[in-house]
Amino acid sequence: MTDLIGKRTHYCSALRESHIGQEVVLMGWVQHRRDHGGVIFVDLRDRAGITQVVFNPVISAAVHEKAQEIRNEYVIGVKGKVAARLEGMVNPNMETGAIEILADELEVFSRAKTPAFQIEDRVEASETIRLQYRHLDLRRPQLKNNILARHKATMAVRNYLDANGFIDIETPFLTKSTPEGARDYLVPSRVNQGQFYALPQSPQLFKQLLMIAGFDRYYQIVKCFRDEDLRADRQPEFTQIDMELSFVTEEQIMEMAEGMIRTVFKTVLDLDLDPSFPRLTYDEAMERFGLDRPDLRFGLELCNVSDIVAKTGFKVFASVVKNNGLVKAINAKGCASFTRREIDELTEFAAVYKAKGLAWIKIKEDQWQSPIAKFFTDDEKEALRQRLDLEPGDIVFFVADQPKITNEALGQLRNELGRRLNLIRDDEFKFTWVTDFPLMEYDETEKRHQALHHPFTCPNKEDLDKLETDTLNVKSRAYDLVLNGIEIGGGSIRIHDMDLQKRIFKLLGIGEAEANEKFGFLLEALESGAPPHGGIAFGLDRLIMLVCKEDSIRNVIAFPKTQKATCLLTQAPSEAGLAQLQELGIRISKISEQ
RNA sequence: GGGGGUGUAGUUCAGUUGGUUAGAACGCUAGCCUGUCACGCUAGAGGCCGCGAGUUCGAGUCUCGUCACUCCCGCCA
Repeated sequence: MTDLIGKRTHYCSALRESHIGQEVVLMGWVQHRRDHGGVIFVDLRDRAGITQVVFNPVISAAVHEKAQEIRNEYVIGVKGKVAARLEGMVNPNMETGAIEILADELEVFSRAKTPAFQIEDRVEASETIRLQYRHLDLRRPQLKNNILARHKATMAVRNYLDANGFIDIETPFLTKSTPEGARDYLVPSRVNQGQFYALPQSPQLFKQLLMIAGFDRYYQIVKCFRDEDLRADRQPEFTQIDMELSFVTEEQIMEMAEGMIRTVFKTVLDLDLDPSFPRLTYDEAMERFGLDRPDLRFGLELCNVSDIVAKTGFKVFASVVKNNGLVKAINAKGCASFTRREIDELTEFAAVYKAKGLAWIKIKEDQWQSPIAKFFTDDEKEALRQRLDLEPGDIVFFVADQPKITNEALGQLRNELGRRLNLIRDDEFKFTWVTDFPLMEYDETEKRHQALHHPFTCPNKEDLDKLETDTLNVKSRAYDLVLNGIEIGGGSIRIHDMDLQKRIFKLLGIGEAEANEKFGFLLEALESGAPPHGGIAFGLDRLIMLVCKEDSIRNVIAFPKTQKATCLLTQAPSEAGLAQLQELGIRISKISEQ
């Protein structure tokens, strides 16, 4: 009798009072069944929304009888007339709450066992269960909406970049290992036994080659792979919006990227962002916020007090300054009421970032309450009062250590204070560019220079002379885009001159032989007519995470992995069969426990 | 590699100083109910207390180990 397949007329979000009287066919999953004995209500759900279906024996006794067997998550098709809800029965909480479908046909396409958890936002199943039944989890409005937002965002990106002359070009996944940076995922080669491809950490070199090939503007929304330990905002495979342009300045690249981000927010959230994102140099970001990814949604800026305490009686501070360290402070306005316990918690927090201690002073009406106040002279106190704008009711925190530790610990403490004091509005989006990064830093453990960005980043023109002589003070033409304290994108002008590229390799301790072996193809290309070029890559997952106000990228990825990089749905990774291993010429040696 | 948190019914959780029969809510099953929309009422089923050792007369509870999930440090241009 019933054969509804292929006859769907609407999604479950579509029907309104204007459709009353129309005959419609809906398909979907049973969100909920309410059996009143005489009449049965079913909330029918599809990707778009929910519509109430009524099975009334007055309309069709047979269909009402058939509806008895319906259970949650059954997949059904329903034909019927759109009707107005009865007087006083309108549900204002539903998009389609003014109408209902009076079913005169019902087809059960699939029965379903009771789901492991209920398909509702208010039911919080553990992440283990959710990942194990991801197909069910994805039915929940929260995840479904995140995935739909992600689609809208990538479409906005594609349209924007296409309109601006960018060409979508695919680059290989089976490629060559590049030693700089993260650990590679390796793929064994069957036809070349003992040899391995690496999955790309980013299409960096390929997009540079595409510029040299003359494509001028390239983009790709592309998976990248890094075999490193995971975090809430890090997955072993993640997606980048990757782009590269020829014959442009960093200004033009940043402008282009800003336009793209603005389009994404307009498309997904209907939000108009500030006309121009603020700029901070790396040095300024470190000075004021302690981190190269400052959260600009609140104040609490860091303040350098090294000069004031250089000769103080508090030996910890004085000796740090003497040893080229840094003493910085944050004035938490009006927080002198912090308890001993809260201060201890903050001290513990700072210790995570290697701060050896967290000094503090509570500013009272008549005195400074603090374990260290007694060491300061009146002049020092007055200087601190002015520098930090100290007023009664304030508490000020100090970290004294080598610059790297002072900045990191106090910068993280600033974020923690922002959270604790509820200074962060979660509907705000505060962007900032960070520019003028150092080109290189010194790796103490490996005793050599390392590229802060990557080895293909162009140094600032005016610093070229001191490349070898004053390496650590050379700035680069790199830029990061930071949103609410999270790095969402980064890029640079690249080196298009082979001689300069060779100089950089040399500084990084990459010998000529090694450079030729690993990057020979790039050097060769640089000799073949390389245009000046640069680009940027955005972490799509992180961007969508922020757009969707999630705190884990797992909630914006359809099938994410656990912290141990496993997939609870498919049980990947798993052991390979002997025959497969033999074909690959691989033997597994398990290290036995002692 | 290291530190913290969690693990008890299908799900989310409670579980007293170690004590005899491990509870609640939601979900599920059955029955009743013609206007619900977190429907209602009645009854019922459902437990390897993550796993393994140990201490003890006795362990969900204490100890050790282990596994899984998670947050963080290291790591991640």
